[in-house]
Amino acid sequence: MQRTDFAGMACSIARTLAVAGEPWSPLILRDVWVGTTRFDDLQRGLGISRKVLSERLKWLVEQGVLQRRPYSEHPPRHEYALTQKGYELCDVLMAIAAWGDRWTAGKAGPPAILRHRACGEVTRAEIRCSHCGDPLHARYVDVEAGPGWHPPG
Amino acid sequence: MQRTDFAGMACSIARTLAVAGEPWSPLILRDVWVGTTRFDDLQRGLGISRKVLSERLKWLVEQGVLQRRPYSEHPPRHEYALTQKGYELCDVLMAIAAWGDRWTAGKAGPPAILRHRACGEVTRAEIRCSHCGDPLHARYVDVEAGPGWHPPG
DNA sequence: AGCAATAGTTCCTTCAGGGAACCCTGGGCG
DNA sequence: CGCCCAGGGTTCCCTGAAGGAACTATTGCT
Repeated sequence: MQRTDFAGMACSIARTLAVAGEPWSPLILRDVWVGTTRFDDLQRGLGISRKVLSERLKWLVEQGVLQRRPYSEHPPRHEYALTQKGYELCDVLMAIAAWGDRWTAGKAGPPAILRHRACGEVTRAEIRCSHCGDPLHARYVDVEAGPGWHPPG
Repeated sequence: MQRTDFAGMACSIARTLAVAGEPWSPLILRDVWVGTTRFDDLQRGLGISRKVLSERLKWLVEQGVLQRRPYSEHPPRHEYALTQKGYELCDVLMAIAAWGDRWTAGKAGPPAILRHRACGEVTRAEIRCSHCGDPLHARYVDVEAGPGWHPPG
């Protein structure tokens, strides 16, 4: 949780950040997505403090982005898995990674590449207009008040 | 800047967060995008502390996401504007907002709607495969090591 | 009994965010 | 000329979150 209440803002960006914008949360989701689902593996892989990892996992489960489920009864052991809500957040992570590949990878090239199982090809997340299907650029988009808009404060 | 060095990680998500993942940075970019370009307006609109706003703006300019430019010589006054790198980051913000609209807006509906100037219609950012053009879901994507991959540490 | 693995919790220190006050430059105006 | 105002920050202190290491608890293996 940030110091400031992002969740109450009339902005879907702020509200998304309230769910998964704290430091580490996106990287935790990334690791769970690619198959690191257990506490110790996450902690070692990320180099995050156990305390913060514990807090984040609890929060992400509360928010319905992850689910905690047993993979063994004796001894009781748990792992974390993405929900539908969480998978759709990972879609956004792919768009974030595409920006990072383009602007931060340098000449070494991207650290990871994505392969679309449906077409079998290496892919990159492209942001497109839901209406006409053309690439959607912020520069050519107008923002208008929506039904859920309310003044700040 | 976070406590941990996200910039050095072999992950384009972490590197993107190192540029614009600190608290407030995405909201600052959003405001600049929709036309709030001056220090005082940003500070009032966001309710952010002037100190943090000052730090973030400096950092975002250093990172080449924003540019600081004069809009008056006498008296000297400045405003902030998106660079190409910054506009492309706003493309990602549209994808983040789409997730927030879907999962956090509730029945009040989205606080803001986007209109694509090219087609004139209300739009939503969709994430699609750069190869086949179909919607791209994290669930159906495989992650492989890329040329810039290196082990952590 | 002793050791290891998993999944946390607790404690302490340090550093970044919040908030308010202050500073500096250059008009506008009486 | 002297005063006030707006814009764009910087400085200060306080609190709360991140880092890190140590500790706990349960079960299984040998």
